[in-house]
Amino acid sequence: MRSTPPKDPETDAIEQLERFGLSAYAARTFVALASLGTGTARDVSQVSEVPRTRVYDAVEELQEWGLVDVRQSSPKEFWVISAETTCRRFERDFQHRTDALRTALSELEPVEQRAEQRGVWTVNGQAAVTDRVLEFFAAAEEEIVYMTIEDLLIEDVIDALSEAAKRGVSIKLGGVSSDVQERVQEEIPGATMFESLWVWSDTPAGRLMMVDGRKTLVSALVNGESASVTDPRSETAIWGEGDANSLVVVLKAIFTWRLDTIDSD
Amino acid sequence: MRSTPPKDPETDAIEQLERFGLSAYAARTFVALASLGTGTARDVSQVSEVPRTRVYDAVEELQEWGLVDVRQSSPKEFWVISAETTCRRFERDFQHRTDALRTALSELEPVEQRAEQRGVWTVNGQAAVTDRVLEFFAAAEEEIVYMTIEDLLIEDVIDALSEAAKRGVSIKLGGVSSDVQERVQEEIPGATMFESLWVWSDTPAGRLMMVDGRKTLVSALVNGESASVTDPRSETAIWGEGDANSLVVVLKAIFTWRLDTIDSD
DNA sequence: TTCGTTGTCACCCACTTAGTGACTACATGT
DNA sequence: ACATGTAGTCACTAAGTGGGTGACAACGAA
Repeated sequence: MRSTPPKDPETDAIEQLERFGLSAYAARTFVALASLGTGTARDVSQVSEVPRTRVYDAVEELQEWGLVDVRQSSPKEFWVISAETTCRRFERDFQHRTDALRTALSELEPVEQRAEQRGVWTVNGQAAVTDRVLEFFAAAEEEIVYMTIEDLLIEDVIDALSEAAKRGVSIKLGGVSSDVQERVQEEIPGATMFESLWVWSDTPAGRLMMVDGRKTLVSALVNGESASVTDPRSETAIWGEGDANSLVVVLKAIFTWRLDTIDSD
Repeated sequence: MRSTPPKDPETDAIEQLERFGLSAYAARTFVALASLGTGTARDVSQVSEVPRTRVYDAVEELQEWGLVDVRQSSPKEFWVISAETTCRRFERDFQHRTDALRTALSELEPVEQRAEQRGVWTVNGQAAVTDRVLEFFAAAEEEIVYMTIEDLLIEDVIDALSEAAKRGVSIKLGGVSSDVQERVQEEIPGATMFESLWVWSDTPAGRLMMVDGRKTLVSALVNGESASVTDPRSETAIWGEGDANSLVVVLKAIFTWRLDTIDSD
């Protein structure tokens, strides 16, 4: 999904550690120690580009995370826990945090049910759009119509469709090339395929989705010129819900008409 | 382990979200929207104590996380994804990150094997100490001697001991009260128990550990006066590795002598 | 004693972010 | 059309954080 630029392992590890909340110095120090196994402030400083005088701060930070132990001698020596232990520690830590978040959110959720929506909501970024699509698929009860270019028919989407199909939701898929069609037919036997009713075949097209005839989503790839499909941020979608919703009305009309036409072909 | 003060759900949720990298405003905005389901900047501002004029920034931030969609109207309206979806999203995100970290760390690990350690390393904080203990247990090959007060003989430790026992490691446990002894006997049938050779029974004692006769750890609870066991930060340990290690030599002597004495009782 | 090393501090600068207010565009009712 | 309150944008301040650098005293080995 998100294309991780394959840099050297050090930079990569440092980046990840920073995202976990470590300071840049702490992250660099950790990686240096991870390669050294054990070392003094000067060792770390030379390997990691961290100013020697700040290694001590960094180590202190790492100590608070329980990732590094210190040997009280002169010069001080620093010791890191193993890579595997580090990862497990982060995993455990994070599990706690998500659990806490889940609890807290569910405890405050005494909300009035969402009312009928009249407007149109917008989503930016391919990841977010896919997320929304998956969420809607998961809530589908009767029918899913989904049309897209192949690049956006990724694993997750197929899985979600397959899940829905198992629940007895009727699936109608459009716009996929014949080779992908075969694969889809295997995974989702009940799916109906229809030819790209892509009137706008050349436009920087994204997706067209309708669920249960009352929830619709349209996306487009902006910057049609440059690296469009490459950049995951370039997709923008709008969606709407409810029988009276304007976007729903329009898309339902289009879909119904086209699908009827195709049916009678 | 870490005692989470049970505040109201909102504060709790906000705190967690901030730890995930959201700004305070974004976190508060999200929680407000989570209770409202949908709302305008003013709605959010009133519920969340976020200045109205900054709700827009906050929403933008949330949009980049894919947590909120915007309805382009006047007034703008904001929509949040469900609590469950939010949590799953964080979990997925985090899984990717730990995977990336694990890959990066393992790729750079061409390290010279840790040399024999001569010094003594120190660890602070109960969580970190337990972590170290578990790591050493996991690496044990022949024998584990572990002595502690009951409060520090928690689930994780017992599990790790049990794991080791299954690998054929001989377990010797000391200092546990009789009621806990029963439970341990059930979980780790092969374990040998010995009476608290706690010569220093009244001292703010922590743990005493020896693995394979060549890796030892001692911990103590500082601030013996005040809330000692309550505060997880109050434990400090030192450990050492290697046959020539001074701490190892001393502890090995003590343990061997005491255990021999007990054996011959 | 001397000199290089080690550890601690203090400082600066850039950047982020919480918090506030000015100002324009807009929508509504009269 | 006008007036008034609301909505959205932008600019600004203040505080805190974190990267980066240097001063300096304590230490250790020749």
